[in-house]
Amino acid sequence: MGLTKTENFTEAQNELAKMLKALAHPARIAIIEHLIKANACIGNDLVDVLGLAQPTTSQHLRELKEAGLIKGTIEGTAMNYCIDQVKWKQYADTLSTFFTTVNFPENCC
Amino acid sequence: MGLTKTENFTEAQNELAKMLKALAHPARIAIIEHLIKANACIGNDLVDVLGLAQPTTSQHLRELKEAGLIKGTIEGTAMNYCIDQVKWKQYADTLSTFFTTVNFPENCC
DNA sequence: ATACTATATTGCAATATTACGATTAATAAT
DNA sequence: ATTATTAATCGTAATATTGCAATATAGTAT
Repeated sequence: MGLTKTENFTEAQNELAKMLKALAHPARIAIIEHLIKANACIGNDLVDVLGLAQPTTSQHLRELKEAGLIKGTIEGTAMNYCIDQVKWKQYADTLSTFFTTVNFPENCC
Repeated sequence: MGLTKTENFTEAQNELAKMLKALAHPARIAIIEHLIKANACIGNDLVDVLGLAQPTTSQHLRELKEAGLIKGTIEGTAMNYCIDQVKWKQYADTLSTFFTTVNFPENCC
């Protein structure tokens, strides 16, 4: 089917899955890492950095934008993308919480 | 194409993307959360918890197992799944590093 | 107005993912 | 031995994702 049964799960579970999915591609990781290094970045640099075609790059940027992780401001004819600090911290918090609220039992396999 | 160009990216980027992908589905989040709450778990509980068919549940469990996040021991005719503590901490570390090594510039959009 | 540059969108092909019914394998119970 | 019970695997249908060529859009410069 290829279609996730979101109605079976809680809002929080769907939300977290969506967050992880937004980053679950090496190109999108590479974009984020490049933005971190560069402080800011016009989109066309990325085409070279990623080694993907321009439309593909644009598509990955859109997914990150839709996830709220990055935001872009128009700079003449170029685009100025950078990480959305607020959303980024929100991601960090949510994931940190998810990974640290585990109580490992002694008597387990 | 549907085929990721992994050769364009670093080992670390591909690895991180794969980690995130393993958890990027609400059913797999739900499985992990249930394992955390229950301490341990036989697989058939999960079919009810998730509301998905038994083969679908089994498939998600396999993906988590392949990612190394959970491990299962045979318990008679049932399966005893639990979180792999070592791998879990490794995930937590890697993600924490990724999210905290960001230096936000002042002069950005 | 025309040409140039940078990014977005569209359309499409190939592969991946999600889900389930049917079947299989392996142990447990009668 | 036969019959449950539990979980894995196979096969398949439907949808999603990835990637690119072609095109569109929008601003810049001449």
